[in-house]
Amino acid sequence: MISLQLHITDLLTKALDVCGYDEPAFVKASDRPDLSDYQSTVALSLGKKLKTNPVEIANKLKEALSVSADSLEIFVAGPGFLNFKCTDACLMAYLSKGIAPIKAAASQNVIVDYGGPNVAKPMHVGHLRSSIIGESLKRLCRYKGHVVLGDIHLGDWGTQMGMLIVALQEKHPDLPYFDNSFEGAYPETSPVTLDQLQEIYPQISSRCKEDESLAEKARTATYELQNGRPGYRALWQHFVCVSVNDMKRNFEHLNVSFEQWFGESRYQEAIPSMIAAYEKKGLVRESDGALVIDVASSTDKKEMPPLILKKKDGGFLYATTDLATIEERVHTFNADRIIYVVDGRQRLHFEQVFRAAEKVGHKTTFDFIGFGTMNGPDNKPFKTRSGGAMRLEELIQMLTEEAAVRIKEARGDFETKEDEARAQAIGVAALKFADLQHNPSQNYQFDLKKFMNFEGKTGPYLLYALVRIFALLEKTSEETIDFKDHTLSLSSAERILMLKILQTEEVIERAYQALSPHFLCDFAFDVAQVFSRFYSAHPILSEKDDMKRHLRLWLCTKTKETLLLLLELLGISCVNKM
RNA sequence: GCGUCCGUAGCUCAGCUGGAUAGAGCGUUGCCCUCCGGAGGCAAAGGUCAGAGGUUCGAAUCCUCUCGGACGCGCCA
Repeated sequence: MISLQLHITDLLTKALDVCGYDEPAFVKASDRPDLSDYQSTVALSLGKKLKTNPVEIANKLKEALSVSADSLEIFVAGPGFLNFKCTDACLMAYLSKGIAPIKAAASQNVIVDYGGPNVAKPMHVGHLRSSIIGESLKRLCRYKGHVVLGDIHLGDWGTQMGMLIVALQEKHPDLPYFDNSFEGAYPETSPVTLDQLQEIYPQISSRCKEDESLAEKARTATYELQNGRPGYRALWQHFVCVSVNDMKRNFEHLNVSFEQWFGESRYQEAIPSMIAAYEKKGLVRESDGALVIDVASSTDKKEMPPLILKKKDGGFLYATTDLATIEERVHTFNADRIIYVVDGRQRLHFEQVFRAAEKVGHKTTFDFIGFGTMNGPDNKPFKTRSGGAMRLEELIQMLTEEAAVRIKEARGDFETKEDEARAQAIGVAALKFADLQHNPSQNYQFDLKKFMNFEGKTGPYLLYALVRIFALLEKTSEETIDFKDHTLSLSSAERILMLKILQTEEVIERAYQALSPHFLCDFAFDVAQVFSRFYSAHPILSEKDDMKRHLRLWLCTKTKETLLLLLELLGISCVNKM
């Protein structure tokens, strides 16, 4: 769909040029739909700059515009607003052009780093935000014409691995993994299930906090694992494997997928040579026994601690791994841009990493999408009654059951297999939409009741609008005709729906610029709502006037295309029946 | 102490380079199925945009301060 906004912006840019004004044309959908469809405030800002009456400027621009803009009515209003009203024919002509993405000027190689679950830990509601937001950003960037890879960046390295090894050794000391003289092939199946791992981990973790000698054992095991002790390596492989299988199932439910299932472990080998290279370039200094890169700048208002590359005991940290990850992404994928979707509390850490990356000479653009914490109804970080985080699977199950109840209520029957799948899609739509509609950077309240709500501004509301359209289109075999050249006069509901749909590209652009899917949610809801009003205001299939009936069916098709696109970008699947 | 984010309707949240009359959902109250799916539509009530100054023709939006909340600040991830 060619953007109407872009078209008007072009016209205005030319008019500004003709009048000799040096000012970017700024056009947006009108705040006063009673007065106009689109508006611009350029005359106001120009008036300020040139100290002339904005109304005068607006009138000059209107004059210049009227030469080219024959399908637009232009008014000057108030202190100098330029108001644009499109003719009905103009709306139909634009809508008939169909959907086509407005691509970014240059295609880039982009990596979206999101998800980031840890091996051996269950996936809980805390993983929702990163996964869902990241998935949507990935789709948005792709839509804009970039080459995009999603990388899960697994937490598969660190002392928690040593802890698990120690804990398992306590339980099953006879396993061959612990026998250093063992030379045979290790078993192919894992000695532990994921459930067992998830049970062991919190126990050993809290015991290590209290028992220093146990913690020491875990550190030793970690050290040996990292230095390649074969039994530990084999065991670790099992841990990773059972965890990844579970994650894949969880992510599949959420309609989230990754091109790269790389973990922190992948980059460890490259770290020593990376540090050596940095040392050679003179970017590194020693501080209190540790090796650091200074990242502070003279313009900093705040304290900026140096990034620690190597601890005084010789170990590496998270930041080191992150730098090595950037190295690889730049060298193997030529990454132009890396988008991190992680907990907002890591802001400072990533700022250090980005500065260090810049200092070592990477030209990559970095974006930090730090999301806020998920709070309970008490506005404290969300916990279940037993004190833990709610399992993702459990949450999805609850929502699926709720949706199934609704289907039975609404339709009276339940096609077991198909409706099971539909119920899950509806439940997940509710979940994802409830999350994605919030500005990513802010904290938000996790309210189970709100997620269970399928009415109002929710995912199911969007699906419902689509299902109504599907049902309509299924009942007719009429060809949809093209309204490009028609001069039919539109009802208010029809007109509002058209204008809304025509805003799609500008909203997507805004969401992309801000890397904020919540703009898409807001808009998708708007479209569905405006459609629902149109739907209840007019008969469609039963309309006797052929022209009107065709027009309305055509609008249904356009609404369908728009909603499907938005859901696709949000990563929400739709259903054909509810 | 320094820094980051935030404070908008009873609740949860939008509000796009400063613009016209600050929006939505939930909740509350009332209405709408002889008509295509009522998970819907219509309407009402509900606001000192935390507070105080400032910049501006114009501020929820920009600046300063105060109050209130969340978070971060060298060898954890």
